[in-house]
Amino acid sequence: MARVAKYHHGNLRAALLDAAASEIAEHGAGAMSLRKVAARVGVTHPAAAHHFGDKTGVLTALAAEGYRRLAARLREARARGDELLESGVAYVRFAHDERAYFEVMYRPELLHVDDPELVEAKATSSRELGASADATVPARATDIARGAWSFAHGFATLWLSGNLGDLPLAAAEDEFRRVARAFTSIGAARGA
Amino acid sequence: MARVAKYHHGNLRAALLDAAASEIAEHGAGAMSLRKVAARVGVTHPAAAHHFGDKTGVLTALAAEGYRRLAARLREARARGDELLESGVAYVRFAHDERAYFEVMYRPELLHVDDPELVEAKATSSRELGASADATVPARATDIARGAWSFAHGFATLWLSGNLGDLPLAAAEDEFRRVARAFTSIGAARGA
DNA sequence: TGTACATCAGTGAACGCGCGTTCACTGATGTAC
DNA sequence: TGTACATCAGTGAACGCGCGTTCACTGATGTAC
Repeated sequence: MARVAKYHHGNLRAALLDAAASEIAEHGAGAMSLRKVAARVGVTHPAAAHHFGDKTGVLTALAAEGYRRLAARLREARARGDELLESGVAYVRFAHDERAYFEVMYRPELLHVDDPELVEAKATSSRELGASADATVPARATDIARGAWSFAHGFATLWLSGNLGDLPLAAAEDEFRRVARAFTSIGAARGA
Repeated sequence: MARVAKYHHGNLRAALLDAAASEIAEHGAGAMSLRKVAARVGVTHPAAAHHFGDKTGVLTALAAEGYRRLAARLREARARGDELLESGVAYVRFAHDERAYFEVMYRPELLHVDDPELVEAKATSSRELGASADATVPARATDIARGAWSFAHGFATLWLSGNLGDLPLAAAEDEFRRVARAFTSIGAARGA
């Protein structure tokens, strides 16, 4: 175990992504710069450009990783045998826990939107959500998947931007379950 | 009608807000600068700072105006006698038509969140949405209002960020109605 | 109708700063022989 | 086990740029008398 600084970092790419995520979580996506991210890792800033091509490349890699992590969470929820409602909760929890990733995933103006890694990661998480909807309401799975996505995405965004009041995670989850149950029962309540 | 450039603009504040909205609609909130906005109006950039205090002040005024315009649309939909579903459509249409306002309203890190004008405008639009929910399902109006807001907000955000495919406005509205009907009937479909 | 004056909207120049990108380079690594 | 060499990760210095803010100022307006 060398105590001296190594010229070759060994795992710089991953370390830079972690640093970028921390920077964004703390100060927002607008405040992220190659220089700050590189400084966090203890490396010169052109090293970051070397690994990702340019600044947009860093954010694109971050978004792709975000879609992969989201897909994993949805997959786990489904493997657990959870209902669609719990996939929504998993979505909200993801937005909270991995806030920096979440913030970047839906901001195409910050990304190389045609990046193949990004496109594939996006498709994967879409597929996971579709599968969850299919398990709940097979007949209209496509519409239900879009509905669930819209609902969970909107709730997460409004919550994290402070528009639902200052709820801690556990309270937000309860709120989500209650509001979701009420909202998905409008049709029944009105006899439609 | 004077053809010469006037020293006093007469309506500079409103003109600057319009210019800022155009700039954001065309290039995103991150690309907006006092200098570009002032140049659009044909004025020096400290003039903008003079009117709004600082750059954040411009964005805050924009967000407040956004909440007011949204409230007006929801009010109109309710006055028309529309159901809650159509308030959702109005929300999606607002996000599309007034994209720059919409983009800035849910980004607290860009705003003076304690600005009284902003806080009041926000409360007003919240009240309008509550009233629409109350007209549809009085018993659980609070939960329904949050649900409808989450749903419409998520749908609008996903649509505008390209995550629902490349739908023009009319198609997006149809899609919204169909998905909303399916999603709000899950409870009924499963006999819950 | 005319003059003095207070107000304040907008100017113009200057400031210092952090940024992404470029480029010639150097140090470390691993492979061929 | 040793040497030569290709590869490429990361350095360091320099670049030009657009930015928000500051500040002393000037020009236009409207009101008091």
